[in-house]
Amino acid sequence: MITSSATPPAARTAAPPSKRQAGAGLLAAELRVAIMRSSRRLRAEAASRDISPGQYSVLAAILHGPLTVGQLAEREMIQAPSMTRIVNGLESAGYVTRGENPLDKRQVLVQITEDGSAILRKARSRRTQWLAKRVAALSPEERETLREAARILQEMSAV
Amino acid sequence: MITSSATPPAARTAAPPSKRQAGAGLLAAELRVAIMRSSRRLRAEAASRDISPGQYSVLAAILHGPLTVGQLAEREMIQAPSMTRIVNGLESAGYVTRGENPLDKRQVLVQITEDGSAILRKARSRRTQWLAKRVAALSPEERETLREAARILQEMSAV
DNA sequence: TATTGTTATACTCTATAACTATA
DNA sequence: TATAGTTATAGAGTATAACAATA
Repeated sequence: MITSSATPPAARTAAPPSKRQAGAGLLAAELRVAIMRSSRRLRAEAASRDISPGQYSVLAAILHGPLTVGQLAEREMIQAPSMTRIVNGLESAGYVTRGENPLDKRQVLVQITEDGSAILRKARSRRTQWLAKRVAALSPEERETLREAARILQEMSAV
Repeated sequence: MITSSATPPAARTAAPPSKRQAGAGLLAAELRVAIMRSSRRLRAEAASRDISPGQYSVLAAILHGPLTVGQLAEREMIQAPSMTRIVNGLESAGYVTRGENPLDKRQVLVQITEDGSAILRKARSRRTQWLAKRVAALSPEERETLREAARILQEMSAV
């Protein structure tokens, strides 16, 4: 891996915009690979037979209160028909119920059930398990680095 | 997947060495959210009309030398027929060529073309662009944290 | 007339099973 | 017989378009 920050980017063009910019570009490339690879691994390790990734996201979203189909679709960045499909699956499994909004009868409020909460907790602990094992094997300094990195990444993704 | 974005601030300061295991579990949960959210954002921002994610991976894999269909399938963790499909798409677009292995005529060596290299470079810079902009806006300390975190994540995913 | 959600239909990417051509 | 790759077919998960109910 090319991680040595001491090495000047001589291989690049003779007049880079600035040393800071070039370093940021290199870091971005490394970081992208690290994030995409980790996410792929996490997704694979977390694979659950209980619920699909899409169903998981929906349950997590409505854990602290019901949302409409439209709100869920927007949140998951998918179209309404796709969300209807996901909700159908969750409803027939007994993990959510459809309710009416008395103030606007066009809307459908998707609410989590007790079974839904239980399956979410189960899936969540499974998803974290693989990572927790590896995190526990790190040094305290490495853990602190990851803790800080998690915060930075959250802020970057939120923008 | 949208857990409470309001991470309890108390949890960060109240992580004494005595609760090392519990801290690792909490960190794992935070880290998972950060990684999955970042990867989703990266995927969305990098979306290219030129080539699909699967095609991108294949081009990147054979950039420094041809590989067989079987090797590519194993590398991408998909079945051979799926890889045949991806290679078909790349071949008809002129981004790869199929070659024979003289030592074993059953095998098909997938080799990248000049056009394939060009489209890969283009897609790669696009994929990094969004992240590079945000990385450039960070402080030098934050960048160093991410650099170190990228290294740790790579090692964790490699195991 | 506009909006919310559903149904109908199609596309993409994946898988398994059966086939071919080599080994 | 076994292996590498392809073809045939099916199953998720997504999308757009058309529709019903409500605002």
